[in-house]
Amino acid sequence: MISKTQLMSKCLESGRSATPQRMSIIDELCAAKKNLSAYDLRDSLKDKGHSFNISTIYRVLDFWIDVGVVHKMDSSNTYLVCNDSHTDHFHVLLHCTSCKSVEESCQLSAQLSLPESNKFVVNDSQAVELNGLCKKCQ
Amino acid sequence: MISKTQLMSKCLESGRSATPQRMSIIDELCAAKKNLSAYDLRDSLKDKGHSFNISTIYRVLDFWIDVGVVHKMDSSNTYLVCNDSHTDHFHVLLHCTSCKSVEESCQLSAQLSLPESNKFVVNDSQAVELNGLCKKCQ
DNA sequence: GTTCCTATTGCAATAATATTGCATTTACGT
DNA sequence: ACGTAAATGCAATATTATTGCAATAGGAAC
Repeated sequence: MISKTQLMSKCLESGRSATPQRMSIIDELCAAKKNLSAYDLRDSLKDKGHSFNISTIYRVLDFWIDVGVVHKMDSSNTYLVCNDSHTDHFHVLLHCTSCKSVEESCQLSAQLSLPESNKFVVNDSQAVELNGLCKKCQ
Repeated sequence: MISKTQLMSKCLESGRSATPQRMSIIDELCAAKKNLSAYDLRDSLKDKGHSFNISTIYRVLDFWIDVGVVHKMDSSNTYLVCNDSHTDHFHVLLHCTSCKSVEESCQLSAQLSLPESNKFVVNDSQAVELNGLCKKCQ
């Protein structure tokens, strides 16, 4: 689990500020320990007395993605705190199509052979989503 | 490029019919030679005199995904005809974040090492999306 | 080729997800 | 404290997708 200090330094490194909104929103997502949609995140923050406009939620999530702390799961439009620092390998996100949970596979780096890599340059901080069934749901 | 005959037999195999709507929609997507959103597809069909309700477009696309002929690109909410038959390897879709084009990398099978494969069972017909820059846009 | 049953489609409302432009407020270096 | 750029709030709107139900079409059995 990423610490508040680590989050702060990520902000510093990127030359942008650790605003209350940014900290509350990432705290909530960390606490959730699972992937949440932007609207879910807004609702659970509201329940705890923090009302943010949906555009703020989206902008803050984009910020954390930028900074390398959050992944967006495109297949489910949800957001997930990355529990491993973004390195030079692909992250693999195992998305259970039954219970909808997502597990980030840290130990597992995705070894994609790219023989045509000269033709296509892959962006950094890629995460690859695999759909399937988790142990519980099999 | 997949032939009309091949499309028909895919329908037969799945025990479902090759209706005019299904054939027009897949024809249009084949002709486009690129990924299109559901609404784009509806609009270009409309220009050619075929008006389909958006729900029909979505249902027909889901049908072709089911049958294994179309991939959905989650990162851009677009649909793409699969030019390789779905086999036992992962397909890799190279998505250019600059020009938005998607190239399906047939020769390239994604060799994902899954040491924990006993814990997670990956679905068939997976396609893995990689974002980056195509040769032209580099 | 009629009948019957099921699959498919049309329709239009609505849900879910995301972005926008602009006004206001906040952060933070000086 | 002050000034400026960054961040946020607001609310309208855009984009993407699903729904329930009625109408229609496909195709097997006769």
